[in-house]
Amino acid sequence: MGTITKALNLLNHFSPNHPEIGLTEFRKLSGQDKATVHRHLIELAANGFLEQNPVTRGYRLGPAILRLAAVRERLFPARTIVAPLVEALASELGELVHVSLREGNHMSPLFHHDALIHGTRVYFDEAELLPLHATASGLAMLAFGPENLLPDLLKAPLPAATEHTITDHTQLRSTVEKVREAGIAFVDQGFEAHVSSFAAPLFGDQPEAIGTIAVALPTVRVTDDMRLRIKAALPRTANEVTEKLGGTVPVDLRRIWTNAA
Amino acid sequence: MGTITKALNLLNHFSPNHPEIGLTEFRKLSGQDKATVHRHLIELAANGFLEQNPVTRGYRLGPAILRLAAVRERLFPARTIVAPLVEALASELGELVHVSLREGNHMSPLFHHDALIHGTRVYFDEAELLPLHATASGLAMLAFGPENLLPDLLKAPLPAATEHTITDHTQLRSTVEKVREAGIAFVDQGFEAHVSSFAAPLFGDQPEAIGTIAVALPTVRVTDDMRLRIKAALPRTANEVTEKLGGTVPVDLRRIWTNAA
DNA sequence: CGAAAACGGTTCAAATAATGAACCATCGGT
DNA sequence: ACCGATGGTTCATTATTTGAACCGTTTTCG
Repeated sequence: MGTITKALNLLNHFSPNHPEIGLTEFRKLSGQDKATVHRHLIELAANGFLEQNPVTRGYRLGPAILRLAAVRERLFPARTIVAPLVEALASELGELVHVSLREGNHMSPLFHHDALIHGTRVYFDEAELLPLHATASGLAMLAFGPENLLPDLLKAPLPAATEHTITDHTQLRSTVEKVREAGIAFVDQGFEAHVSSFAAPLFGDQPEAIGTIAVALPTVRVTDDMRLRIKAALPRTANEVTEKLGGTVPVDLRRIWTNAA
Repeated sequence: MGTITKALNLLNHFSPNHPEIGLTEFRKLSGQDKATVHRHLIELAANGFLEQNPVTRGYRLGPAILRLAAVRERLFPARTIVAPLVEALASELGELVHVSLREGNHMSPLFHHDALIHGTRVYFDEAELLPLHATASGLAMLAFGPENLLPDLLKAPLPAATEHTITDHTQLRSTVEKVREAGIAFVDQGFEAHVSSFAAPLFGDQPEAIGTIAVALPTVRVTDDMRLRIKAALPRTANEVTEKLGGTVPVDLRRIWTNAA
């Protein structure tokens, strides 16, 4: 692992619940030496990726990130485009919907919305990277994303997030194959206990998926009726999002989606 | 300059006009060896800070930035809070208004809005870092920001952006002193020819400025009347922004602002 | 109240990772 | 088929990163 990766990984420890992190805590979280962590923090701060709270001496995300995000969003206004469609689907289904983009061997949340009509709700952390093999989003990406994604992922052992997580290589391969045939991914408590999720791929101008749209809901609410509603709504919305992003759904997948409907 | 800084600086070459950059161009822009640049690009991409266009092989900003920006914005929703106030001031004055945060020895644009009511308009690039000594925003930060900011800046020679840029150390010191007394900064064509700007500081819970709000307009439109309108409106809005951000304007500056009004 | 643990930060020899000149591959234009 | 330009790779050399030990403050707790 290079120095750059080590430094950037420090940034991944931030989350909405944990917006400020001190030196010692960083040392624990990253497992690196204190001096190393400190120099990395200093350098990240010097570039505006972090800033230090002068009172607590803790570090938090800095303004450079917002500046770059504005550039990225202007180039490719995914968040802006996706937001209303996600909100509409969340309201229609009454459940949490999120859109995520692939970031290496993980899915990176871009936007999410929870209809909040039920007493129990799914916890979703926009800062947390989702593993490919344990989530519906991930399976959809493995099935319709870059060809070498699955082989690359299988080079390392698959960590189990829950006791339902698929960790067997052969089983993962066949599950991904099923997702390819179905045009939609389903995972039952693979990432968090009592949570199930469904996902469909999103495309840019290339015929390989760049992201996914997913519904996550408590397993107890996955009724036959809900299953049907999701299977109808998710491909429809995925197609809509793809088109609004200026992308194209590959013809064979489009055929699967229309036949299923 | 450490490896991390070199890598992060690559990201600063992106702008709305220049959203995708190839290897050779990066080499020219950064002045580093091709192999070095390439390894840095690969590592940034592996962490989701960049992604590669598979067709052109060019690099563009990646999804990790959006993910982190969402965390930062949730922690400190500056953009969201600031936007309506900037828009209101821009409409009131009929000119371009921007809010910027300090990022090391530069100001980093957070949000800007142009009223667009005039035929000529100021060009403003949200991705471009503003030098402290050449812009009104920068002077306001030097005057009301961290104490050691001005001494630190004076350790290096001051580059001239235009022929009006202050490059003399003594002159900069006295100019900053005047800004402290006036409570507001004014720069005439210090950064771009034919553009003048006014700026006032913004505060968090500490009594040192964290950002600035500024008006930038063609020098020809800086009439006595406009000057008065800006001098009244800018401190008022700066105070409002600071309060909405949960910060406090130091009492001595508040006195200057109210006396001037 | 005082000792001690915890935390942020720094130092410098040792070790590892970054560097860059040269090289290779591929593409588009002529 | 050639040439130039671009993206990408290699490997010995070099320079930067590394981390155990150390220091000064602040906070905790008996």
